[in-house]
This record gives sequence, structure tokens and C-alpha cells, in this order.
Amino acid sequence: MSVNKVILVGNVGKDPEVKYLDNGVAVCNFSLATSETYNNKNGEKVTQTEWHNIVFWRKLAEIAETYVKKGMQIYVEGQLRTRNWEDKDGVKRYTTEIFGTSMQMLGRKADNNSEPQTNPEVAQHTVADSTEAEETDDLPF
Amino acid sequence: MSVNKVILVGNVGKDPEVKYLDNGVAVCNFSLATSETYNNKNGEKVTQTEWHNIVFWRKLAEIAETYVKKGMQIYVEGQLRTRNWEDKDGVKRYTTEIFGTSMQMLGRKADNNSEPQTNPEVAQHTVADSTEAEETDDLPF
Amino acid sequence: MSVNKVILVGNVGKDPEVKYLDNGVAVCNFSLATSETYNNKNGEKVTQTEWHNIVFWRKLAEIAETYVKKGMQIYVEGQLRTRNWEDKDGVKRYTTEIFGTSMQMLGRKADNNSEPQTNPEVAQHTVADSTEAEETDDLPF
Amino acid sequence: MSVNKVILVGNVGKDPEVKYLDNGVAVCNFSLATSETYNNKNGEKVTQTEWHNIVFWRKLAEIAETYVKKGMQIYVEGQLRTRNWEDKDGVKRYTTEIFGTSMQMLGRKADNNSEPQTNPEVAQHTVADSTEAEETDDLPF
DNA sequence: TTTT
DNA sequence: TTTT
Repeated sequence: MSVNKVILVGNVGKDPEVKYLDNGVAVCNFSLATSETYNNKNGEKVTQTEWHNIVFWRKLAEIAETYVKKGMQIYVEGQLRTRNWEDKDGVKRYTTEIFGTSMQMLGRKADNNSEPQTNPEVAQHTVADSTEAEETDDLPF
Repeated sequence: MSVNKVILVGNVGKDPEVKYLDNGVAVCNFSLATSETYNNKNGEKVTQTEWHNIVFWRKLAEIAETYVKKGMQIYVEGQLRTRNWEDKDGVKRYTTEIFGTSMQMLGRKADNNSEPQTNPEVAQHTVADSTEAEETDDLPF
Repeated sequence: MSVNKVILVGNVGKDPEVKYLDNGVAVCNFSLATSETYNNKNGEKVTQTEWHNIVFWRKLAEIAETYVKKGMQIYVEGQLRTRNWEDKDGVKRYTTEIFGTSMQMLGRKADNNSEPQTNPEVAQHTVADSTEAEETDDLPF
Repeated sequence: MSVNKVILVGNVGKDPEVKYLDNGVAVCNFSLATSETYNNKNGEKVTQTEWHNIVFWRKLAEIAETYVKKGMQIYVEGQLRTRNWEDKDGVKRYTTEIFGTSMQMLGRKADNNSEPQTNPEVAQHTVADSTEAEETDDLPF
């Protein structure tokens, strides 16, 4: 009975960091900047940047490890998740992350990769963190 | 390299129609109304209603067949698809549909079902038209 | 060059708290719960709830003050904003909020208000935190 | 009590066509392609392209006229609207359009404009079809 | 820490 | 054809 959806288009702050759990599952973290520019009451242009903590798991994490680079403009769809943890003084702290479920690299191919792409399928289409029911070809849609 | 996403909250116009293909796959069609009210230049309140053709396949179609009823307020997420077909005069015609990928029944339980719900899990949570990678319990998220 | 969008459908955790700035501007805060249920690896049903900090300003805040109540199911559209502040030990802390730009009360009227509505126009249509260019009636759309 | 939202990232099919009504209001039409690639049951890669009819009004139309070009990758947010009209045989026909409310040009500047941009503010930030309440600088958000 |  |  609920919807928890985030849609972002922004620029990657740093090359993603990927680590692998003991069971081989990949987890990828990086931050994504979205910016808004407006004129303040003095007529000066002000840019306000938001930094979003993105987390990808499994296949999305592996793809991000290979293809996502600092500075790229990407589309991310995901869910909000607020984790809590204890800081060094034992105080409960909260961090809000975007648990990514889908990702797109935007702009032209030449933008995103200086080298020729060896796996264009992966790089150029939406990648979703799920085993989507593959549409079979014999259905009329 | 693209995103095609529709998000609707509206009211179901009629009980969904479901048919089953020879291979047992369910297909469900119904229309969903979204309305906007505004004041025109004469200060009169005007309501403008849009009717959306919704199509669900497989499990989503089966769930809609069982639980979705005329008048219900639901959330639908999906993609735009424009089909073409020939009318009786052989003229090519186009129909735009929302290929639903996720659905929610909104409002309280009592709103949506006069009878007690025998399968609350199905009725009260998001249902997606995909075999989502079930989150396993041994992962720290 | 960026998009920062959040779409939530959830239940209001408490009656909204509204305060008015010296210039008369209303600010409204409340938390909104979204829940997901899944089966863990032992086959047990587990519900995971996320709490979102919602902030409304101006007209949206005033409408929320009047109509939004604990328990209601609402739709919220907005942007992610992470504020930083100093805790009592002078440590920089971060809080992520949803700066709401649009809101809808869902479900039937009877769900959302025990008393008769004195201002149904306000309560029953989308309210956006902007002075939208009102569509004039003489345009063909 | 409803939500009617479309979010697209795709490529512009042709340079937008803009016309001006007698009252000076600009209306802009163009089509936007979104594509999906999947493997069919024979393991062949199939690309399915959807064409969306986009309509912009007023300022968005004027900006599109100046900056949006065939081939560009853009983000469009809007609403679904189905118009009906009579074809030459007097038959009622339907056309579904996306009434755009917000637009972004994606990718690097060099992607989208071969010439230097004379109005970077307009071209590089989100443009919404509304007179948004300008955030004033004296509010703490 | 990004981008324009 | 819905809903308020």
C-alpha cells in the first residue's frame, strides 16, 4: 500500500567504489550531484547542489564498476532507505541513501567512454536490479 | 539510453476485462480516469477527465481480475506503448496504452473490498509484473 | 541539467506540525511511512517500513495543517534535500528531507475526514507549491 | 484526487515545429523516441522504439524552438492527454500526446549545440511550464 | 566530490 | 466508463 520512488538525473562525483561480499555479491557506492540554479533576491545567480548517496547491488553494481565514471551524467531510479548506525561515541546516526533499482548512462556514447565500448548492450540500455520476466516473442505486445 | 515511464493515480472506469491466451497467459484491460479541476476564465469550475487504457499481463492481470473493481482508486506505473491496427476500412489506426508494470490499490481496505480479504498480501502490497530478485535475508540492507 | 524527484505514497505518522515564520510563511513538518513486505529466507513475512521527513512550505503547509491527519494515506511529490546542522556536541549532522512540491490525499473522503469538509476544492485536488500558470479557457488544449 | 505523470528520456525525432497563436502564445510539437532492446526467444537482439508526441506551450515552446534539435537526448516530464478529432471521412479519431510541463537537455553542451550558447541559463537548467514561486533568499531552506 |  |  505504498510507493517509494526516487528519480534522479545528475553527475557522478567520483568513480564508484565497489566491494564484494564473501558470497560474491557486489555493492557499489557513489554520490550523485543534482544542481539547481536560481536568482536570489539580489538578482544574483545561485547554484544549489544536492549530493545523493547512491547504492547499487549485484549486477547494477558490477555495471557501475565497469562503466560509470566521475563526471558522467546518469539517470538513477531507486528507493529511499534510511540506515542507522552508531558513531564512534555510540550515538545513533542516520544516513539516507538511494537504493538504486535502475540506471542509465546519458549523453552520447563518446561522452561516456573514451575507449570503444566492448559491451554496448550493457552500456546503452536501462539496467534494472531484477530478473525481469523476459518478454517472450510470441505475445502480441 | 531511454526512459519511458508513466505514473497514474486514478479511478477504475469498469471492472477489468481479462482474457487468457492459449498458453495460459492472462491479459487484462481496463480504463483509468484521472481528473483535474480548475477555474476557467469565467470563474466556473471545470473538471477535465483523461481516460487511460491500461493493459496488464500475467500475474498483474490475474491480480487485477480478482481485486480491481469499478470505481477503485489505484496507482499504476507503466510504460507508454502505441499499437497500430487496421480499422474495418483498412485504415491504419493508432491506440496508445499504458503497459502496466506495477499496481497498488489505494485507500483503506474497507474501501476496496466489501468482503473480508482472503489474500491480504496480494491486495495490500505493490505488485510488479516481473520476477523481482527477492532480497535475501543475509544481505545487510 | 538535473532532475531531483521523489514520489511517495504512504501513511502519515502524526498530525503535521506547522509553524509560522515572522513573515507569515507557514512551514509544515511530518513523517510519512512507506512499507514493503517480503518473505525472508525462512519464508517468514517481514515488513520493512521507511520513514520520510516531509517538509511543506507556504500554501501546501497551510493545507496540510488543515486537512492532513495522522494515519491518512497521501501522495507526495517533491525533491530530496539534505540539511546539515550541529548537534549539542558541535558535531555536524545531516538530515535528509523531502521538500514537497505537490500533495494529494488519497482514498475516499470518508477515509480522510471524520467531519464534513468545509473546503472540498482544496481537499480534493492536487495542490502544488507554485503559482501555476492557470490554463486559460481560450486555448485549444 | 489523481496523478497523471509521464517521465521520458529519449531522442528528438525532428527539429520541433513551432507555431504562434493569434494571441502570441507559442505551441511546439515534436516526436520523441524511446527504445528498448531485448533478446527474443531466438536469442536475437530486438530493438523496439516508441514514438511519443510531445506538445509544449508558451515559454517551454519558445525554448524548444530555439534550443531543441533533431537527435538531441532530452528529459521530458508531462501529462497524458488524448485529443479527439475528425478525420477526412468524419470518423472520430484519437491522438494521445504528452503535454510537457518540464524539459531538460541532456548530455554535454557540446552534444547539444554546435554553436556557442548565447543563453546558457535557459539552455542548461530545468524549464517548467509554470510561473514557479521563486524561492526567496531569506527563507531557511 | 559533479556539472554548466 | 470513474471519482469528488
